[in-house]
Amino acid sequence: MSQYIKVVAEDGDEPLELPTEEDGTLLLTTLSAQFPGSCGLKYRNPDTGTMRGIRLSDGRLYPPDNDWGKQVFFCVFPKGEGKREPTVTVEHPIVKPPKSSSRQKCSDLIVLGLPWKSTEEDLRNYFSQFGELLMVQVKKDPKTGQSKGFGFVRFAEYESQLKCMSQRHMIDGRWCDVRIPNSKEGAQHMMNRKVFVGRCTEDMTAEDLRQYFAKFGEVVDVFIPKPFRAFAFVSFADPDVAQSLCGEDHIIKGASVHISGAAPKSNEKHGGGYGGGMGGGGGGGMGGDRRLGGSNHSHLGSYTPSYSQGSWGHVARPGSSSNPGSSYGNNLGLGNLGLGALQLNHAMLAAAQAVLSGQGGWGPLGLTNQGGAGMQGGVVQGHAQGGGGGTGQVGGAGGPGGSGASNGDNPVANTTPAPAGFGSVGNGSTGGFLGWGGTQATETTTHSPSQMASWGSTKAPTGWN
DNA sequence: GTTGAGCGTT
Repeated sequence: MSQYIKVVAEDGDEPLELPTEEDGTLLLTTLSAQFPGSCGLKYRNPDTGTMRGIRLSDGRLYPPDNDWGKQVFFCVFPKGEGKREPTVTVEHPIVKPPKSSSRQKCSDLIVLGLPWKSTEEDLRNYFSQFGELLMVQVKKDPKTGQSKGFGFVRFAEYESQLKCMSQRHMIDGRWCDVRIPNSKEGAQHMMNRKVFVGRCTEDMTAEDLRQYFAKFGEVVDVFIPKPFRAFAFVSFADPDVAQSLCGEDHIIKGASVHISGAAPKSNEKHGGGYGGGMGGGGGGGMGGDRRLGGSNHSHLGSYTPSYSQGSWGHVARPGSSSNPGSSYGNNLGLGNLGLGALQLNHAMLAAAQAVLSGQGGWGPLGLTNQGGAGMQGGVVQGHAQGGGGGTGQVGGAGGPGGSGASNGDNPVANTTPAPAGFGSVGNGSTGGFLGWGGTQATETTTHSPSQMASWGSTKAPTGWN
Protein backbone atom coordinates (compact mmCIF):
# COMPACT_ATOMS: atom_id res chain seq x y z
CA MET A 1 0.00 0.00 0.00
CA SER A 2 1.84 2.92 -1.32
CA GLN A 3 1.31 6.29 0.25
CA TYR A 4 2.78 9.74 0.30
CA ILE A 5 4.66 11.23 3.16
CA LYS A 6 5.36 14.85 3.85
CA VAL A 7 8.95 15.92 3.81
CA VAL A 8 10.65 19.25 4.30
CA ALA A 9 14.26 20.22 4.08
CA GLU A 10 14.05 22.62 6.96
CA ASP A 11 11.52 23.55 9.50
CA GLY A 12 9.19 26.07 8.03
CA ASP A 13 9.51 24.91 4.47
CA GLU A 14 6.53 23.85 2.50
CA PRO A 15 6.20 20.08 2.72
CA LEU A 16 6.74 17.99 -0.35
CA GLU A 17 4.99 14.69 -0.67
CA LEU A 18 7.11 11.74 -1.57
CA PRO A 19 5.76 8.36 -2.69
CA THR A 20 6.65 5.28 -0.73
CA GLU A 21 7.15 1.81 -2.12
CA GLU A 22 4.83 -1.15 -1.97
CA ASP A 23 6.50 -2.38 1.15
CA GLY A 24 5.89 0.90 2.87
CA THR A 25 9.47 2.07 2.79
CA LEU A 26 10.74 5.22 1.23
CA LEU A 27 13.61 4.84 -1.15
CA LEU A 28 16.57 6.97 -0.32
CA THR A 29 16.83 7.70 -3.98
CA THR A 30 13.34 9.06 -3.96
CA LEU A 31 14.29 11.33 -1.14
CA SER A 32 17.55 12.47 -2.60
CA ALA A 33 15.96 13.06 -5.95
CA GLN A 34 13.87 15.80 -4.42
CA PHE A 35 16.27 16.83 -1.72
CA PRO A 36 19.75 16.63 -3.16
CA GLY A 37 22.29 15.73 -0.58
CA SER A 38 19.82 14.46 1.90
CA CYS A 39 20.89 11.19 3.41
CA GLY A 40 18.10 10.43 5.79
CA LEU A 41 14.98 11.53 7.59
CA LYS A 42 14.02 12.47 11.09
CA TYR A 43 10.90 13.57 12.83
CA ARG A 44 9.85 15.06 16.07
CA ASN A 45 8.60 12.61 18.61
CA PRO A 46 5.31 14.08 19.79
CA ASP A 47 5.72 12.49 23.18
CA THR A 48 9.16 13.64 24.09
CA GLY A 49 9.53 16.55 21.75
CA THR A 50 12.90 15.34 20.63
CA MET A 51 13.95 14.45 17.17
CA ARG A 52 14.08 10.86 16.08
CA GLY A 53 15.98 9.41 13.23
CA ILE A 54 14.39 7.17 10.67
CA ARG A 55 15.91 3.80 10.19
CA LEU A 56 17.84 3.42 7.00
CA SER A 57 18.83 0.10 5.59
CA ASP A 58 19.86 -0.86 2.12
CA GLY A 59 18.80 2.41 0.71
CA ARG A 60 15.35 2.23 2.20
CA LEU A 61 13.88 4.37 4.91
CA TYR A 62 11.55 2.54 7.22
CA PRO A 63 8.42 4.09 8.70
CA PRO A 64 8.49 4.51 12.45
CA ASP A 65 6.17 2.01 14.07
CA ASN A 66 5.32 0.78 10.61
CA ASP A 67 3.36 3.86 9.82
CA TRP A 68 4.49 7.12 8.36
CA GLY A 69 1.39 8.81 9.64
CA LYS A 70 0.48 12.34 8.73
CA GLN A 71 3.36 14.07 10.33
CA VAL A 72 6.07 15.98 8.57
CA PHE A 73 9.54 14.54 8.26
CA PHE A 74 12.74 16.50 8.09
CA CYS A 75 15.61 15.84 5.82
CA VAL A 76 18.92 14.92 7.30
CA PHE A 77 22.00 16.16 5.58
CA PRO A 78 25.44 14.69 5.89
CA LYS A 79 27.12 17.39 7.82
CA GLY A 80 24.47 19.85 8.65
CA GLU A 81 24.68 22.51 6.03
CA GLY A 82 24.77 24.62 9.09
CA LYS A 83 24.61 28.25 8.36
CA ARG A 84 26.74 29.91 10.88
CA GLU A 85 25.33 33.07 12.23
CA PRO A 86 28.24 35.34 12.84
CA THR A 87 26.74 36.52 16.09
CA VAL A 88 28.65 39.68 15.77
CA THR A 89 29.30 41.65 18.84
CA VAL A 90 32.12 44.00 19.38
CA GLU A 91 34.55 41.98 17.45
CA HIS A 92 33.02 41.16 14.18
CA PRO A 93 34.05 40.41 10.67
CA ILE A 94 34.91 43.49 8.76
CA VAL A 95 34.81 42.25 5.26
CA LYS A 96 32.24 39.98 3.84
CA PRO A 97 33.77 38.42 0.80
CA PRO A 98 31.65 37.17 -2.04
CA LYS A 99 32.00 33.86 -0.34
CA SER A 100 31.87 31.37 -3.08
CA SER A 101 29.38 29.48 -1.03
CA SER A 102 31.11 27.70 1.74
CA ARG A 103 30.59 24.45 0.08
CA GLN A 104 32.99 21.66 0.17
CA LYS A 105 34.95 20.79 -2.82
CA CYS A 106 34.44 17.77 -4.90
CA SER A 107 36.98 15.06 -4.97
CA ASP A 108 37.53 12.20 -7.26
CA LEU A 109 35.39 9.25 -6.40
CA ILE A 110 36.36 5.69 -6.91
CA VAL A 111 33.78 3.38 -8.37
CA LEU A 112 34.25 -0.18 -7.27
CA GLY A 113 32.74 -3.30 -8.62
CA LEU A 114 32.23 -2.31 -12.19
CA PRO A 115 31.31 -4.99 -14.66
CA TRP A 116 34.20 -5.87 -16.88
CA LYS A 117 32.35 -4.65 -19.86
CA SER A 118 31.37 -1.24 -18.61
CA THR A 119 32.95 1.57 -20.51
CA GLU A 120 33.60 5.13 -19.57
CA GLU A 121 30.70 6.09 -21.68
CA ASP A 122 28.52 3.75 -19.70
CA LEU A 123 29.72 5.36 -16.53
CA ARG A 124 29.12 8.80 -17.85
CA ASN A 125 25.65 7.90 -18.90
CA TYR A 126 24.87 6.46 -15.55
CA PHE A 127 26.45 8.97 -13.25
CA SER A 128 25.32 12.03 -15.08
CA GLN A 129 21.97 11.51 -13.42
CA PHE A 130 23.54 12.95 -10.31
CA GLY A 131 24.95 16.02 -11.92
CA GLU A 132 27.56 17.37 -14.22
CA LEU A 133 30.60 15.20 -14.53
CA LEU A 134 34.07 16.58 -14.89
CA MET A 135 35.88 13.33 -15.27
CA VAL A 136 35.19 9.71 -15.90
CA GLN A 137 37.73 6.97 -15.94
CA VAL A 138 37.65 3.24 -16.21
CA LYS A 139 40.94 1.70 -15.24
CA LYS A 140 42.09 -0.79 -17.77
CA ASP A 141 44.96 -3.05 -18.41
CA PRO A 142 47.26 -1.15 -20.73
CA LYS A 143 47.88 -4.13 -22.91
CA THR A 144 44.61 -5.88 -23.22
CA GLY A 145 42.48 -2.87 -22.66
CA GLN A 146 40.45 -4.99 -20.33
CA SER A 147 38.76 -3.12 -17.54
CA LYS A 148 40.08 -3.68 -14.09
CA GLY A 149 36.64 -3.37 -12.72
CA PHE A 150 36.95 0.00 -11.14
CA GLY A 151 37.15 3.57 -12.17
CA PHE A 152 36.92 7.15 -11.07
CA VAL A 153 34.46 9.93 -11.49
CA ARG A 154 34.42 13.50 -10.45
CA PHE A 155 31.43 15.76 -10.22
CA ALA A 156 31.28 19.47 -10.68
CA GLU A 157 29.04 20.07 -7.72
CA TYR A 158 29.48 18.80 -4.26
CA GLU A 159 25.78 18.17 -4.00
CA SER A 160 26.09 15.71 -6.83
CA GLN A 161 28.88 13.99 -5.05
CA LEU A 162 26.89 13.69 -1.88
CA LYS A 163 23.90 12.38 -3.66
CA CYS A 164 26.00 9.90 -5.52
CA MET A 165 27.72 8.64 -2.43
CA SER A 166 24.55 8.22 -0.49
CA GLN A 167 23.53 5.12 -2.32
CA ARG A 168 24.68 2.04 -4.09
CA HIS A 169 24.64 1.82 -7.80
CA MET A 170 23.39 -0.76 -10.17
CA ILE A 171 25.52 -0.47 -13.24
CA ASP A 172 25.13 -2.87 -16.09
CA GLY A 173 23.77 -5.49 -13.80
CA ARG A 174 26.17 -5.20 -10.92
CA TRP A 175 26.05 -3.37 -7.67
CA CYS A 176 28.83 -0.89 -7.49
CA ASP A 177 30.11 1.23 -4.67
CA VAL A 178 31.26 4.79 -4.87
CA ARG A 179 33.69 5.97 -2.28
CA ILE A 180 36.23 8.57 -1.63
CA PRO A 181 39.55 7.16 -2.70
CA ASN A 182 41.78 6.01 0.02
CA SER A 183 44.55 8.35 -0.86
CA LYS A 184 42.40 11.26 -0.05
CA GLU A 185 39.93 10.70 2.59
CA GLY A 186 42.09 12.05 5.29
CA ALA A 187 43.13 15.09 3.45
CA GLN A 188 39.69 16.26 2.67
CA HIS A 189 38.82 16.56 6.24
CA MET A 190 42.06 17.74 7.58
CA MET A 191 42.52 20.35 4.99
CA ASN A 192 39.10 21.73 5.30
CA ARG A 193 39.17 22.14 8.98
CA LYS A 194 42.32 24.17 9.28
CA VAL A 195 42.52 27.85 8.60
CA PHE A 196 45.38 30.21 8.29
CA VAL A 197 45.19 33.29 10.45
CA GLY A 198 47.31 36.08 9.12
CA ARG A 199 48.33 39.40 10.59
CA CYS A 200 48.47 38.04 14.08
CA THR A 201 50.07 40.22 16.66
CA GLU A 202 52.62 39.08 19.08
CA ASP A 203 50.42 39.38 22.08
CA MET A 204 48.02 36.81 20.79
CA THR A 205 48.46 33.58 22.57
CA ALA A 206 47.19 30.25 21.47
CA GLU A 207 44.67 30.47 24.20
CA ASP A 208 43.50 33.83 22.95
CA LEU A 209 42.91 32.43 19.54
CA ARG A 210 41.25 29.36 20.85
CA GLN A 211 38.91 31.41 22.92
CA TYR A 212 38.10 33.79 20.17
CA PHE A 213 37.40 31.15 17.58
CA ALA A 214 35.54 28.88 19.92
CA LYS A 215 32.43 30.90 19.35
CA PHE A 216 32.33 29.71 15.78
CA GLY A 217 32.82 26.07 16.58
CA GLU A 218 34.90 23.63 18.46
CA VAL A 219 38.55 24.46 18.11
CA VAL A 220 40.66 21.40 17.87
CA ASP A 221 44.06 22.86 17.57
CA VAL A 222 45.89 26.14 17.53
CA PHE A 223 49.38 26.53 16.30
CA ILE A 224 51.49 29.62 16.58
CA PRO A 225 54.95 29.36 15.11
CA LYS A 226 57.85 30.38 17.19
CA PRO A 227 59.48 32.70 16.94
CA PHE A 228 56.78 35.18 16.18
CA ARG A 229 55.77 35.16 12.56
CA ALA A 230 52.49 36.99 12.57
CA PHE A 231 50.37 34.09 11.60
CA ALA A 232 48.79 31.06 13.13
CA PHE A 233 46.81 27.99 12.27
CA VAL A 234 43.51 27.18 13.84
CA SER A 235 41.82 23.85 13.34
CA PHE A 236 38.17 23.27 13.89
CA ALA A 237 36.33 20.09 14.53
CA ASP A 238 33.86 20.99 11.86
CA PRO A 239 35.24 21.69 8.41
CA ASP A 240 32.24 23.79 7.59
CA VAL A 241 33.13 26.19 10.30
CA ALA A 242 36.61 26.54 8.97
CA GLN A 243 35.30 27.01 5.47
CA SER A 244 32.83 29.59 6.49
CA LEU A 245 35.49 31.68 8.10
CA CYS A 246 37.77 31.70 5.13
CA GLY A 247 38.21 35.06 3.59
CA GLU A 248 36.99 36.98 6.56
CA ASP A 249 38.76 39.57 8.58
CA HIS A 250 38.33 39.46 12.28
CA ILE A 251 39.43 41.65 15.10
CA ILE A 252 41.26 39.93 17.85
CA LYS A 253 42.77 41.86 20.67
CA GLY A 254 42.30 44.98 18.71
CA ALA A 255 44.13 43.75 15.68
CA SER A 256 42.63 42.83 12.36
CA VAL A 257 43.55 39.34 11.35
CA HIS A 258 42.83 37.73 8.04
CA ILE A 259 41.57 34.22 7.75
CA SER A 260 42.12 32.05 4.76
CA GLY A 261 42.24 28.44 3.90
CA ALA A 262 45.26 26.46 4.78
CA ALA A 263 46.94 24.67 1.96
CA PRO A 264 49.06 21.62 2.07
CA LYS A 265 52.69 21.52 1.47
CA SER A 266 53.65 20.91 -2.06
CA ASN A 267 54.30 17.33 -2.79
CA GLU A 268 57.18 18.08 -5.04
CA LYS A 269 60.25 16.72 -3.45
CA HIS A 270 62.75 18.42 -5.61
CA GLY A 271 60.76 21.05 -7.23
CA GLY A 272 61.23 23.99 -5.05
CA GLY A 273 57.61 24.16 -4.32
CA TYR A 274 56.98 27.14 -2.22
CA GLY A 275 60.03 29.21 -2.20
CA GLY A 276 61.39 29.47 1.21
CA GLY A 277 62.93 32.63 2.39
CA MET A 278 61.99 35.20 -0.12
CA GLY A 279 64.55 37.61 1.02
CA GLY A 280 63.35 41.09 1.33
CA GLY A 281 59.83 40.37 0.46
CA GLY A 282 60.19 41.96 -2.88
CA GLY A 283 60.00 40.95 -6.44
CA GLY A 284 57.32 38.99 -8.06
CA GLY A 285 58.80 35.85 -9.31
CA MET A 286 57.11 34.66 -12.38
CA GLY A 287 55.59 31.43 -11.55
CA GLY A 288 55.71 29.64 -14.78
CA ASP A 289 52.60 27.78 -15.45
CA ARG A 290 53.47 24.34 -16.36
CA ARG A 291 50.13 22.85 -16.03
CA LEU A 292 48.60 24.05 -19.19
CA GLY A 293 49.46 20.90 -20.92
CA GLY A 294 47.13 19.02 -18.76
CA SER A 295 44.04 20.91 -19.46
CA ASN A 296 42.72 19.10 -22.40
CA HIS A 297 39.15 19.02 -21.55
CA SER A 298 36.90 17.01 -23.66
CA HIS A 299 33.28 16.45 -23.20
CA LEU A 300 33.31 12.80 -23.70
CA GLY A 301 35.35 9.98 -22.67
CA SER A 302 37.99 10.41 -20.12
CA TYR A 303 40.44 13.10 -19.70
CA THR A 304 43.27 13.74 -17.48
CA PRO A 305 42.51 15.88 -14.55
CA SER A 306 44.49 18.96 -15.08
CA TYR A 307 45.33 19.94 -11.61
CA SER A 308 48.84 18.97 -11.05
CA GLN A 309 50.32 17.31 -8.12
CA GLY A 310 50.19 18.88 -4.80
CA SER A 311 48.60 22.03 -5.91
CA TRP A 312 45.56 23.16 -4.15
CA GLY A 313 43.89 25.07 -6.83
CA HIS A 314 42.23 27.75 -4.90
CA VAL A 315 41.77 27.31 -1.28
CA ALA A 316 39.64 30.29 -0.83
CA ARG A 317 41.81 33.22 -1.42
CA PRO A 318 39.46 36.07 -1.53
CA GLY A 319 42.26 38.47 -1.16
CA SER A 320 43.29 37.95 -4.69
CA SER A 321 39.88 38.43 -6.08
CA SER A 322 40.82 41.99 -6.71
CA ASN A 323 43.22 40.73 -9.22
CA PRO A 324 42.55 42.79 -12.27
CA GLY A 325 41.33 40.18 -14.62
CA SER A 326 44.68 38.85 -15.43
CA SER A 327 44.95 35.42 -16.77
CA TYR A 328 44.76 33.37 -13.73
CA GLY A 329 46.82 30.46 -14.57
CA ASN A 330 49.54 32.22 -16.30
CA ASN A 331 51.41 34.17 -13.80
CA LEU A 332 50.70 35.34 -10.43
CA GLY A 333 53.50 37.63 -9.87
CA LEU A 334 52.93 40.07 -7.15
CA GLY A 335 53.27 42.83 -9.60
CA ASN A 336 49.66 43.52 -10.11
CA LEU A 337 48.57 42.93 -6.61
CA GLY A 338 50.37 45.85 -5.24
CA LEU A 339 48.85 45.77 -1.85
CA GLY A 340 50.91 45.85 1.20
CA ALA A 341 48.64 43.53 2.96
CA LEU A 342 48.85 41.04 0.24
CA GLN A 343 52.53 41.24 0.00
CA LEU A 344 52.75 40.71 3.64
CA ASN A 345 50.43 37.89 3.20
CA HIS A 346 52.55 36.27 0.63
CA ALA A 347 55.57 36.76 2.70
CA MET A 348 53.81 35.18 5.57
CA LEU A 349 52.73 32.32 3.49
CA ALA A 350 56.22 31.70 2.41
CA ALA A 351 57.28 31.92 5.98
CA ALA A 352 54.56 29.56 6.93
CA GLN A 353 55.89 27.10 4.48
CA ALA A 354 59.36 27.52 5.76
CA VAL A 355 58.35 27.14 9.32
CA LEU A 356 56.27 24.13 8.92
CA SER A 357 58.07 22.33 6.22
CA GLY A 358 60.48 20.97 8.68
CA GLN A 359 57.81 19.03 10.37
CA GLY A 360 55.78 16.12 9.37
CA GLY A 361 53.64 17.64 6.74
CA TRP A 362 51.50 16.33 4.05
CA GLY A 363 54.31 15.75 1.77
CA PRO A 364 55.52 12.38 2.90
CA LEU A 365 52.05 11.08 2.90
CA GLY A 366 51.93 11.16 -0.78
CA LEU A 367 49.19 13.62 -0.97
CA THR A 368 48.48 14.37 -4.53
CA ASN A 369 45.79 15.68 -6.73
CA GLN A 370 44.07 17.55 -4.07
CA GLY A 371 43.14 20.07 -6.62
CA GLY A 372 39.90 20.88 -5.02
CA ALA A 373 37.70 22.60 -7.45
CA GLY A 374 40.65 23.82 -9.36
CA MET A 375 38.81 22.95 -12.44
CA GLN A 376 35.31 23.94 -12.99
CA GLY A 377 33.73 23.45 -16.27
CA GLY A 378 37.04 22.92 -17.85
CA VAL A 379 38.55 26.16 -16.80
CA VAL A 380 41.75 26.07 -14.95
CA GLN A 381 41.52 28.20 -11.93
CA GLY A 382 44.51 27.15 -10.04
CA HIS A 383 47.50 29.25 -9.47
CA ALA A 384 50.93 28.71 -10.67
CA GLN A 385 52.75 26.66 -8.22
CA GLY A 386 56.22 27.37 -9.26
CA GLY A 387 57.18 23.83 -8.75
CA GLY A 388 60.31 22.77 -10.45
CA GLY A 389 60.53 23.32 -14.08
CA GLY A 390 58.48 26.39 -14.23
CA THR A 391 59.51 28.68 -16.93
CA GLY A 392 61.56 31.50 -15.75
CA GLN A 393 62.31 30.14 -12.39
CA VAL A 394 64.16 32.68 -10.46
CA GLY A 395 65.38 30.86 -7.53
CA GLY A 396 66.44 27.71 -9.16
CA ALA A 397 64.97 24.44 -8.24
CA GLY A 398 64.59 23.43 -4.75
CA GLY A 399 66.74 25.63 -2.74
CA PRO A 400 65.32 27.72 -0.04
CA GLY A 401 64.97 31.28 -1.00
CA GLY A 402 63.61 30.58 -4.38
CA SER A 403 61.10 32.86 -5.86
CA GLY A 404 58.69 32.68 -3.11
CA ALA A 405 56.26 34.86 -4.83
CA SER A 406 55.85 32.53 -7.66
CA ASN A 407 53.95 30.00 -5.82
CA GLY A 408 50.33 30.45 -6.00
CA ASP A 409 49.30 31.14 -2.57
CA ASN A 410 48.20 29.92 0.67
CA PRO A 411 49.93 28.84 3.69
CA VAL A 412 51.02 25.48 4.51
CA ALA A 413 48.72 23.27 6.28
CA ASN A 414 50.44 20.75 8.21
CA THR A 415 48.92 18.16 10.20
CA THR A 416 49.09 19.06 13.78
CA PRO A 417 52.50 20.39 14.40
CA ALA A 418 54.26 17.56 15.94
CA PRO A 419 57.87 16.67 15.73
CA ALA A 420 58.85 15.33 12.42
CA GLY A 421 58.07 11.89 11.38
CA PHE A 422 55.12 9.72 11.90
CA GLY A 423 55.44 8.82 15.47
CA SER A 424 52.83 11.17 16.58
CA VAL A 425 49.27 10.45 15.96
CA GLY A 426 47.41 13.59 16.22
CA ASN A 427 49.19 14.80 19.30
CA GLY A 428 46.20 14.37 21.40
CA SER A 429 43.98 16.86 19.79
CA THR A 430 40.58 15.56 19.09
CA GLY A 431 40.23 14.41 15.61
CA GLY A 432 43.77 15.27 14.83
CA PHE A 433 45.38 12.61 12.83
CA LEU A 434 48.05 12.02 10.41
CA GLY A 435 48.94 9.20 8.33
CA TRP A 436 46.27 7.28 6.60
CA GLY A 437 46.40 4.58 4.10
CA GLY A 438 49.85 3.30 4.63
CA THR A 439 51.17 4.08 7.99
CA GLN A 440 47.98 3.81 9.79
CA ALA A 441 48.78 3.11 13.34
CA THR A 442 45.74 3.23 15.47
CA GLU A 443 43.27 5.90 14.71
CA THR A 444 39.74 5.10 13.98
CA THR A 445 38.50 8.21 12.42
CA THR A 446 34.85 8.48 12.02
CA HIS A 447 34.43 10.39 8.92
CA SER A 448 33.01 9.86 5.52
CA PRO A 449 29.45 9.09 4.76
CA SER A 450 27.81 6.08 6.13
CA GLN A 451 27.90 2.72 4.55
CA MET A 452 31.51 3.02 3.75
CA ALA A 453 32.85 -0.35 4.38
CA SER A 454 36.03 0.62 6.02
CA TRP A 455 38.83 -1.12 4.46
CA GLY A 456 41.58 1.13 5.42
CA SER A 457 41.87 -0.32 8.84
CA THR A 458 43.14 -3.64 7.86
CA LYS A 459 45.52 -2.34 5.36
CA ALA A 460 48.96 -3.68 5.65
CA PRO A 461 51.19 -1.03 7.07
CA THR A 462 53.64 -0.42 4.37
CA GLY A 463 54.94 2.89 5.42
CA TRP A 464 56.67 5.44 3.37
CA ASN A 465 60.15 5.18 4.45
C1' DG B 1 37.67 -15.36 -23.50
C1' DT B 2 38.38 -16.24 -17.11
C1' DT B 3 38.33 -12.81 -12.17
C1' DG B 4 35.53 -9.67 -8.04
C1' DA B 5 38.82 -7.31 -3.57
C1' DG B 6 40.81 -3.29 -4.38
C1' DC B 7 42.83 2.48 -4.88
C1' DG B 8 44.45 5.91 -10.00
C1' DT B 9 50.51 4.05 -16.42
C1' DT B 10 50.41 9.24 -18.19
